[in-house]
Amino acid sequence: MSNIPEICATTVLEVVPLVMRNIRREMRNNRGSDLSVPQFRSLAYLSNNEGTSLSDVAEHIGLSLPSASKLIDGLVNRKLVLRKPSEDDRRRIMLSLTQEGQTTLQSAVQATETYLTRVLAALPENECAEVLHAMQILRPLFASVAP
Amino acid sequence: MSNIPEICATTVLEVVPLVMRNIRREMRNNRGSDLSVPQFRSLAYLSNNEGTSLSDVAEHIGLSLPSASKLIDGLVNRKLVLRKPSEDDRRRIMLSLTQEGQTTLQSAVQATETYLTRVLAALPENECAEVLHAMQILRPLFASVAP
DNA sequence: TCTAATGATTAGACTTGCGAAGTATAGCGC
DNA sequence: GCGCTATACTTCGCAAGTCTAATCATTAGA
Repeated sequence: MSNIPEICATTVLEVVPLVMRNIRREMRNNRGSDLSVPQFRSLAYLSNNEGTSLSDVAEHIGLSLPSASKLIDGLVNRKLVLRKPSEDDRRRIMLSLTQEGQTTLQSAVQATETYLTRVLAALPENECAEVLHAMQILRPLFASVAP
Repeated sequence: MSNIPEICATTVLEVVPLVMRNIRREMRNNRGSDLSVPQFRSLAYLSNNEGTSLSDVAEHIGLSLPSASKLIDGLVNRKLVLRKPSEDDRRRIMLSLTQEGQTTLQSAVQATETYLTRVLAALPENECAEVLHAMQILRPLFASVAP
């Protein structure tokens, strides 16, 4: 097992909220696609999983069922997402993006790309790659940790 | 400037909230030092900047003055932080950790170290180092971006 | 001294999360 | 077929955390 330096905890607890905060602001300030981070994640997930159920979304983005329901409420009210009762099991609802949902998602992705590109541009190429690689490493690591 | 791959935005927007969420839960579940992330950050900052002012803390952890005031309220009520009006300018307050604040911070740092060590233990040593290095890279990058 | 600026707090609203309880549908044992 | 349990989702009420606007106390400057 690796020897984690003492500085680790405080660094992580400083950097992660910092990045989170900047991302949040960036998504909020985005004209035409003002989204919260969970809203963005819902749209992104739905775009790859057309017709999935609410509980599926909730589990994927790590929210309780009530929270996810309210979250989707907001997106439906903004006409970004369509709720449709499933035909073979009418307890289920099938969620999908509207046309406007698609374009809003596109716009948000684009804006975030632009933002990250701008920020990461300050790095030499190898460090930039290292950061992105670290993200790839972290994803399964933290996704799999038990609640 | 580096060429940021298209996958970047969605990855970052998935990984960062994920890590954030896990950290938050870890700090909350910590018996004896149940702290929110901003609470932790305040304590950590105060431990290195004894006697600093409220506005200083607010700026450092990226909160509005009222939010920071309420945050410190909570810590004062729990007797982790001491509020003392400055003598040369009585509008200012000087903030400092109590003895209990010190030990609570210590305990929280320790618990987070343990948690991160446990999670990162799944990685080969070089990847672990890479992740930690990426954190170091990101800190100044996101700290300096204008609000 | 009066006024403007500064540091902090209070008040009120909003968002976003949760748990508990409620509703509607499905499935199963008899 | 009837009734019980399980499942999918919604509603309700609460708590935490954030902001803006208004306020208070103190200081600095004209």
